[in-house]
Amino acid sequence: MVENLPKTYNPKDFEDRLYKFWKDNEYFKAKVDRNKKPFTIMMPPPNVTGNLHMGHALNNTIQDVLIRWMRMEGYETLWLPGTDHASISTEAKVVEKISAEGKTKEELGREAFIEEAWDWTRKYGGTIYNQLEKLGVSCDWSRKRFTLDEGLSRAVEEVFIRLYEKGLIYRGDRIINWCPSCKTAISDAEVEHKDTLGNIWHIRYPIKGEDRFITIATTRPETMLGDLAVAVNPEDERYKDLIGKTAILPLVNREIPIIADDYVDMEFGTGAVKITPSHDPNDFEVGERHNLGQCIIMNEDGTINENGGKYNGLDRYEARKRIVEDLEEEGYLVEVKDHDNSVGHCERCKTVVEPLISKQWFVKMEPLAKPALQAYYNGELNFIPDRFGKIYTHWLEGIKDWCISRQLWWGHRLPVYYCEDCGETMVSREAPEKCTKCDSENIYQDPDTLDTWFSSALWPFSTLGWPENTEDLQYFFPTDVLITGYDIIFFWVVRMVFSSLEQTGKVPFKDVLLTGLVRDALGRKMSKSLGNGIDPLYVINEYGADALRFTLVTGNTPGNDMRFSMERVEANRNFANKLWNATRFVLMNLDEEVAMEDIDSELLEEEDKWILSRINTVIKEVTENLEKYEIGLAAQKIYDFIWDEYCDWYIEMVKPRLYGNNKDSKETAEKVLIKVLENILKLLHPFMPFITEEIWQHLPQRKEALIVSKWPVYDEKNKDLEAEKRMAFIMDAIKGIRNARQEMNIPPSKKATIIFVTKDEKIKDIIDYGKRYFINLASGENIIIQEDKNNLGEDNVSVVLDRCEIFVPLKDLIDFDKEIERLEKEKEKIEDELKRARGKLSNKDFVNKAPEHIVAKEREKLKKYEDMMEKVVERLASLKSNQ
RNA sequence: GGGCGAUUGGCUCAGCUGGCUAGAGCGCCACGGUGACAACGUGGAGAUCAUUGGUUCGAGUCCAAUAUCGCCCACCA
Repeated sequence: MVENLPKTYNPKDFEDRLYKFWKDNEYFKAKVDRNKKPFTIMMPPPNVTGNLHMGHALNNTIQDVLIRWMRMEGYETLWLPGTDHASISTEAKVVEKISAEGKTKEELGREAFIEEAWDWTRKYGGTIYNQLEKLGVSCDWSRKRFTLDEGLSRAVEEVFIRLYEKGLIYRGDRIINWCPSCKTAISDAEVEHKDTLGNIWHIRYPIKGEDRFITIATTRPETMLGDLAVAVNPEDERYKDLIGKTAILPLVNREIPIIADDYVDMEFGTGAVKITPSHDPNDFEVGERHNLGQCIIMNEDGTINENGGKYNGLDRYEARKRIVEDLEEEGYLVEVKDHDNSVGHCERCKTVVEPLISKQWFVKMEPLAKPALQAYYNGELNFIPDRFGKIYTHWLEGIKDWCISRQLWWGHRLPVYYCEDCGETMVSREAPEKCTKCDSENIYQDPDTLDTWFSSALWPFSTLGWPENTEDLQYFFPTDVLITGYDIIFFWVVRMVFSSLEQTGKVPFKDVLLTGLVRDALGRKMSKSLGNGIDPLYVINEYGADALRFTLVTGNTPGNDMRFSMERVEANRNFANKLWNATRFVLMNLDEEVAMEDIDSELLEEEDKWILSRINTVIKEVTENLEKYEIGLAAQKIYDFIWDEYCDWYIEMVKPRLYGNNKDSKETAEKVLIKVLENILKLLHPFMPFITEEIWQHLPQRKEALIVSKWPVYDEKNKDLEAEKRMAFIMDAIKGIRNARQEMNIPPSKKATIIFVTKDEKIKDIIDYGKRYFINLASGENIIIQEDKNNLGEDNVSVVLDRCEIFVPLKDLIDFDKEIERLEKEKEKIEDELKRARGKLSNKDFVNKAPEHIVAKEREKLKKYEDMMEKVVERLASLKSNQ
């Protein structure tokens, strides 16, 4: 006996301790080591003030699985953690805080506000790191980064300037999405479209100097205040004579031209469209084509401005209401219809966004998108699952310029300066002393900051020291795989790819492994408002990090949403407990000295050869699964192996040897037990790092930590198909006997003779060899092998196997009707199989066209079932005749 | 309007390049306090793999269509 483990698995006893142990020993720390191959993952940076939710837990677990596995494979692994400043969301939180103190952002002033935001960041910024540690993430904390760090900020500035100098960043008046609540422009990607049942209003505009009207249709009547034309299709017979005439804008009494433009769809609405160039992207284009000019009617908070005449100061929806009322009153409203409309909402605050013209900074996307598309088509960039590649390319193909300026204070300020006097724009690393054009010293910096995603787009290389050509950058970049949710492909993945290609010439990662959403047990999205979110920390506290991790990693496939239920966590906790107790069993039967000795292959028993062959196969399969990112499958295989094969079969088979007094046999069993256990721990470690390390530390003479031990390697010479076959027979026989006995309600305590009837020499050998299996696992009293059924009598339960029949004499305990019924059922099953096999084999096409080994397998099956059938029929006849 | 995903025992899901006698966990039924584990063991019941066609020697797996649910994209006022 080696060392005591506590009787039940209690993760709280060791998880924190082990995490500290790993950290203190710097196992997570990556070093540039030219003798090793690097393996790099950049952790998607959570919001700096955020809390760990199930989504984080899921993708960080997957990352940790891969990192731990590759570390054991001998790679120099870097998993770089960090956080994102999340400008819009952090700013909103800080605004909320100071408004609770009765102050506005403006009152506070920019500098003081940013100081507040830093305070906030310092206060809440560490939380998520601590939470991640609880999960067991083995990332290199010494390299943690924050998007507002000096280095990363420099990278942001550098990229901005380079893109500007290349003409890929420009400033211009465009229709952008304006969030009246966040009071900033947002990019197209940040707009969520929701189908909403609204109205469409038909409004007639009088024609100047005539007693006629032209009727337009609109879903946003308030924007009419900014109308600068009415457009019709040039081919539209209904309106041909109106083209070139002038309409009078009701309520406003502005004279606006009636123009012809292909954009107008004759089929839709009335075929006449009001044109509001400042408040609609299509109208904007029409306006450009017809030189209509601009008329902005809205303030940044969504109220109508002074251009709205008497509606000045009203909120946009209040204005809509009044305008409709007024139109109706004055007889301009023709009709109101229900109308399904796709309405854009601010992704962050859910406010309806207002398209409006604004002077903003943009990244020209087309030249950047092309290489990013190419990378995918070339195969330099892969998505797992691949279907997301289509989403990626589709988005890039239709991409529009990226609005990157935000009217926020928390973030990277644009390195752009303007001359107050001549209006010159200067983009530079340092604030210019004076205007490069007119020498004026009246210079001010652009007040805007950059879209948060502008800095996260640089994450794979800015975190490694770019634009400096650091050692880290040379060694660890490009990274290997990105693990993230499919919901941020547009925001982040795409932008990292094109930014990296543009700045470094390299694709930032080879593979993108997409995770789905973690939903609640009912399939609903976990959300704050529903209150149905399950806190990963609660789960860890109740069941341990390993159980949580295992739950997240199994039972679903990449890119698919998963339902999270506590029942599954509990099941996985039970699995951990199972392993825990199996270990206790092994350790309490282990002699420390013996455990250190090599296995003498001459002394291996059948079950030893079998389990060694099996673990060998499992090593191969698990490794292959991991290589293909089939993480759930890999985990499942280890689970099954541990529970079914190692615990339920191997340990049970080996017990008599451990309790017996054959020294060689006993010691061999110990050695095999420990050897297989070691491999199990290694294979399971990436998934359940804590329990496996804890157990490992209890094994005899463990010099190194499991976390840095060597990943097991498949070894062809351990493969033993013969042993596997023989054990398969033994197990089938045991299962058959158990089944027959239980169906007959024979208590397990009732031991009985087991008689094997077979003429097959190989089978005789293995039964003879393995008597103890049957005695121990099939309630056997003594084992008899014979070639015929003489002297058997009828007081038996029987089991029909391939080339073997088993009889268990149980005088007075047999219910013959029941036994017949049981065998009839068995016969039916065999009949079905026979029918199937015969059907296949009588099909000439099958025999000729199917691969040889498939046909051979089918023939074997047929033979087996024929043999079994013969026996069942015979046995049934015999039973019936004796009734 | 386009695109994608899901549909497998009561529930939640696996099933990778077609060969499967369709698996697991939970739940259910029966038995079991045996010297790792009742967070357990043993046995069992329970599935025409959504429907319909097609390809193939062979389809849960590939193709097409349909249905239901879900998601994403899209400037039609």
